[in-house]
Amino acid sequence: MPPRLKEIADALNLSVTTVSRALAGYPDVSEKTRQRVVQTAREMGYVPNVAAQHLQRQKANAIGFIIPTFGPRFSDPFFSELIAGIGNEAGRRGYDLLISTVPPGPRELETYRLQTYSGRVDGLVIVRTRLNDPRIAFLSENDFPFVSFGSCNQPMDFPFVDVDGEYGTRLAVEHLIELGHTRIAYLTGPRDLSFSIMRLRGFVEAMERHGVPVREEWILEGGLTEGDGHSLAMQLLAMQPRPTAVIAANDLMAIGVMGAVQEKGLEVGKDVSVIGFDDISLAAYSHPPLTTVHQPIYSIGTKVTSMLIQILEGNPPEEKQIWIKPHLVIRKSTGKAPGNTIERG
Amino acid sequence: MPPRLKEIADALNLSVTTVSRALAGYPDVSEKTRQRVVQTAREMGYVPNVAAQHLQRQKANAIGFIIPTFGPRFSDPFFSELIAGIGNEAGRRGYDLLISTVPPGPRELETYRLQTYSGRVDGLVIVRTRLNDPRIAFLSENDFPFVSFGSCNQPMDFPFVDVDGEYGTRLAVEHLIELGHTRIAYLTGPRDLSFSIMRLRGFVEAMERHGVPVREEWILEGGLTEGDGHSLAMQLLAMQPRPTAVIAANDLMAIGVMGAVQEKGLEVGKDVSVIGFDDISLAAYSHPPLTTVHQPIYSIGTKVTSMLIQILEGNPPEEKQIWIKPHLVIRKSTGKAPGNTIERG
DNA sequence: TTGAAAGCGCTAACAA
DNA sequence: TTGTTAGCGCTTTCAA
Repeated sequence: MPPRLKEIADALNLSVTTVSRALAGYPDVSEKTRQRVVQTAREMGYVPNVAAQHLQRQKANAIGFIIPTFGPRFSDPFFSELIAGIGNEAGRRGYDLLISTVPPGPRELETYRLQTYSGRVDGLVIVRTRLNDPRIAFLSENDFPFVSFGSCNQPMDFPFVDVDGEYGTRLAVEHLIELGHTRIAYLTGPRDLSFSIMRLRGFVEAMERHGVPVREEWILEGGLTEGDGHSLAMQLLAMQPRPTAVIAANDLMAIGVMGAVQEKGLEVGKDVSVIGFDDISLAAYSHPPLTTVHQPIYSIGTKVTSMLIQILEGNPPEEKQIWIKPHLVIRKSTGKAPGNTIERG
Repeated sequence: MPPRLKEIADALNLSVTTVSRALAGYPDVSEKTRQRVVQTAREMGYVPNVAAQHLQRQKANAIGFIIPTFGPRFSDPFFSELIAGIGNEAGRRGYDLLISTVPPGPRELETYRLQTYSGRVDGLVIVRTRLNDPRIAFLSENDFPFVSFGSCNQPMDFPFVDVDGEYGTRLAVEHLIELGHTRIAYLTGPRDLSFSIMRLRGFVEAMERHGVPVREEWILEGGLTEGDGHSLAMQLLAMQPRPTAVIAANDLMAIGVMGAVQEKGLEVGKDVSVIGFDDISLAAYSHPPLTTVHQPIYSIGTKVTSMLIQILEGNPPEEKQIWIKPHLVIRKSTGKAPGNTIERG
């Protein structure tokens, strides 16, 4: 057991008050006393009891991040990178990071209510915002500090960092059009997620702007996993005619698409071009390496966190709503549209 | 602001004590009072202040997980799945999960010291154990509850869950030998990590047992990332003669290896067979799908967590050291050894 | 420059 | 069955 303030005080024949102030660096402690206290505290291995500080200061010195887990197999490199960003920035600034997991649904708000009302955390980072996000409504109404990765449709003026998915997807479409593709399919994520809709809108608008017809039957929805990408691509490839290019809402789905294309005996980047979104580190090492829209996941994590902490410490950032322009990373999964359009299998 | 016990007590003309006991379900409260209290608490939206509970009970009701981050690009599906397992189990049992990040190195123990002495968490989950792990020594000496994913060389009798990596790697070797391979390379992870050494030992022993020569120059060490797998494979492929099969210490490296093989114009599963370890969900969707040693990451996360919580609650599990037998999942990245051994570039 | 005392919100021993 | 009281370890008035 580490020593408490009282023990340091006793050892030095001082009061707890003085020790506390000396350690906090208050100026109303004599330099000599301060040094003795600091010295002894170090020697005795003093570490403050956070629960007591927390209760007294009415501040947890912690932020929370609630992961929207879906299935038990939650194997998403996107999240590990985001957590690393959030965790490192929080740690750097002396905050703890509390992780909870709750699937979107009826029990979700209860989790948010507990997290906020219990005083466990001073602020929250939220992700995967939805078009009408009850979490944002709840937190805003209760004036609970939060920053989100992802904007939302509601007119509320909350702080967020978001990536311009419309623009990113447009880059993807235009890249394909330049390569001569006109039969382009799109695999969207769940339609209640803001970023899904934004990317999908970017797809439709870019197609229309370039006069390329959008076929409804080539827009399929899935759950952002490799498995979904794979099975949706199987559906696409069975169609007559079939698309010569597929844009997926994220890299994981795109990887699933590539697998399906190859299973069908087709060549990615030649028979079918594939583009993802995220640029997880695996994208560079898939086969073929995946052309994808890059978003800086790690630094979004640090950015969101530092914005939140700034708010918590009373100096809110000047820019409260930050839009990041993604860029396209062209690798080998995209290539010229096949001239010959004879359908196979 | 949610109400405090005092406000509920005032509203009902009861003492704080009675309200507290009623809510805690103590039997020495009349049924009628209990109901009134519970009812009013719900109506007023009462949520206990965890800092006060924490201070009073001397228990944080939280467990900590310290992620060994290496670089900023910490994009590892293994960890997101493990965190999901830990987080879900902790949440299910009413514990918070606190995540910290610290790279292995000089500052590491200080982080552990702060986490333990500050009372933030009641116990820790640790991973990536090392042969002589200072963290385990520190926690054991201080009698701080922890469970690790990974055993270690030290004779200490601490609780852990581990996967028999020696056995797993043997399965990989034997699979390759059955396919006729004799020129097998091995890419190991950092040699201070227990699991790296265990898997490497499994490789060497299995090779020797089957009378297949182990070449030192074909055992290369890397940092468990795709990038390392890729560059090490490039070195291997430049050798004369070169191996016909590569076993990597984890899936991420194996994926990097496959990329390198393909860049060289060789075919994975034909010219060069590749085996990984972990069976992250991507392994099934890589191209070709990766033959790998499966370990149940998610359920290891839940297992480790439930063991820890059992210890915290005073009923330690009977089995304190759990070994899991992994199994080989054969996909398409392995195939018969090429009959023809003419070397290329 | 230092110390005494109160209180953050809760639980628990003890008394009534 | 309920209430009084003390105290978890810290910070912060206020007084000396």
